[in-house]
Amino acid sequence: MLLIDLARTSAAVAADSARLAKIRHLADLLSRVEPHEAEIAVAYLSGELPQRQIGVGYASLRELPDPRQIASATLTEVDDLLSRIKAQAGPGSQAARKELVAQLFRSLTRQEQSFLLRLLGGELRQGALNGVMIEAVAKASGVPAAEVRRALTLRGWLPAVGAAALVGGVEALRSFHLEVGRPVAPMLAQSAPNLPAALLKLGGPGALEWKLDGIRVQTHRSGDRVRVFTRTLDDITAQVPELVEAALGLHADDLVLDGEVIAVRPDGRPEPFQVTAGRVASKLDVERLRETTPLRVFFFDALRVHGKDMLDLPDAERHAALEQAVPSDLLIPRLVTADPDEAATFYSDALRRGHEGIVAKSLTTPYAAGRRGAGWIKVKPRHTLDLVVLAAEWGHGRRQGKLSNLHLGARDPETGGFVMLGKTFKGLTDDLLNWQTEHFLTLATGPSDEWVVPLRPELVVEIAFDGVQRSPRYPGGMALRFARVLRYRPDKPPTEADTIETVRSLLL
DNA sequence: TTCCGACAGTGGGGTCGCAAT
DNA sequence: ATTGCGACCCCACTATCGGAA
Repeated sequence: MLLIDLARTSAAVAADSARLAKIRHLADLLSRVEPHEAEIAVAYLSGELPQRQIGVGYASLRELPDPRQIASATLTEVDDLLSRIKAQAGPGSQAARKELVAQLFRSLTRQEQSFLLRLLGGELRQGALNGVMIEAVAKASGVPAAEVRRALTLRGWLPAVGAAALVGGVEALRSFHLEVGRPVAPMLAQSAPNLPAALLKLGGPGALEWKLDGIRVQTHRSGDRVRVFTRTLDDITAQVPELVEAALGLHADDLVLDGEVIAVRPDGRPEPFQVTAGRVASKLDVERLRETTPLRVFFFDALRVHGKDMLDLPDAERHAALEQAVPSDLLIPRLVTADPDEAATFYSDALRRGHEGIVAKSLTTPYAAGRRGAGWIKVKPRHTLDLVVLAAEWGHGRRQGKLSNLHLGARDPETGGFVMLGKTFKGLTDDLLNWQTEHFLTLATGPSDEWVVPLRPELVVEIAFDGVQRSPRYPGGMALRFARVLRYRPDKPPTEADTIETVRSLLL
């Protein structure tokens, strides 16, 4: 099959807003693909590469060679070149990758170049990724979508699952099982604004667990072999020896557990997320790091214990098996209660000990791998500040032509100026985007055709955020975590905006 | 007919490792 | 030594479609 066929399909998918039409376009192409190119086609049209990453991003695609006129590149040819690009390493590798990228793009027409540029840049922008592709694979292969979904949660990689369905049908999908050593898509949580709302959403008796601000870890053990995977199914076994040892210390030797690792201080309190993330990301001299920045693991779910798969069992049964297999000092604190007061006490205790919040869990839901199911509801405290908009950036994609990303500043009473604390583009409705684009242009103090438009610091905006963290990037040495817009405060003059001291008092 | 779950899109801050400067 | 880049960790929120109620 030719790359141009995929590029045309992608354009058709982007042109139709209806999901069912997108599915039709994708299924139509998939039903024509040769078996040996099925995985490539599923990957490209869902925004993935069979190689996963190849070390090429938008920055290395800034200048491209002229396109050719006649399309002739096959999927196999493109895939081979991407593999060669990925294989480059060591001194001279950047130049070698650049030359191979140029060679690849020289062989493509304008439409193919545009498609591959978006694919490699990680922004396909055709309104279809995994979710739509699952349906398209089902349609093209004549297999129920539920079978595709089930196989995907167990395999975690749609190109492989899609190719299996297209080539081998439902029998091929049935051969996917929970396999120790191969990660499963982790279950995700929905969120609620506060504890009563979370309990209401749960609808019945539930369990509360601490929510730790660390790294999600799916731990597999078969005999004396242990593998640890992150939320995106990357293998971090080598970076977390404490966890490997903890898993080997358990008496069950055929298991898959879900949990969180955090770096802890000598007094047992959690380190800030930045410290945990740095520790887990670091691959050099792990033995030294574990002395200076030790990790602790807290398990909260069991997908398999003593060789028995538990994904489909209710939470309460999985947790009972977890308690059997894991000593209490490796378990996340948990309270089963229907009493709102007890729940509130548990929540405030978790916060007092420095944790991020709690997760409320239904006792009856199965482990919904890969889904953001209503069985888990997270609750975190929310802070707000009134800040001043210092500048705005032009948006991309569906926000093209709109001033989107806000630069936020707190008042500095010493100088009478403002100190930037970060940016946000979240929480804006389309109406608000339109209004702010128009209004900001009247406040601009610089050219409005630059990417960043500086503004007179006159508009106050109420911002919600999760916390203040240390920042090497901003002048105040602090930045807001997960900042989002709540509302504009045209009634409030910038002289009454919150001060940098107020922000500093929130930095732990 | 209305409601709501799932999905895609738009990006945020931080850290590490690696190659190039 | 410093810088640029890619990859990955954490993530919130809105708009939209289409099946469920």
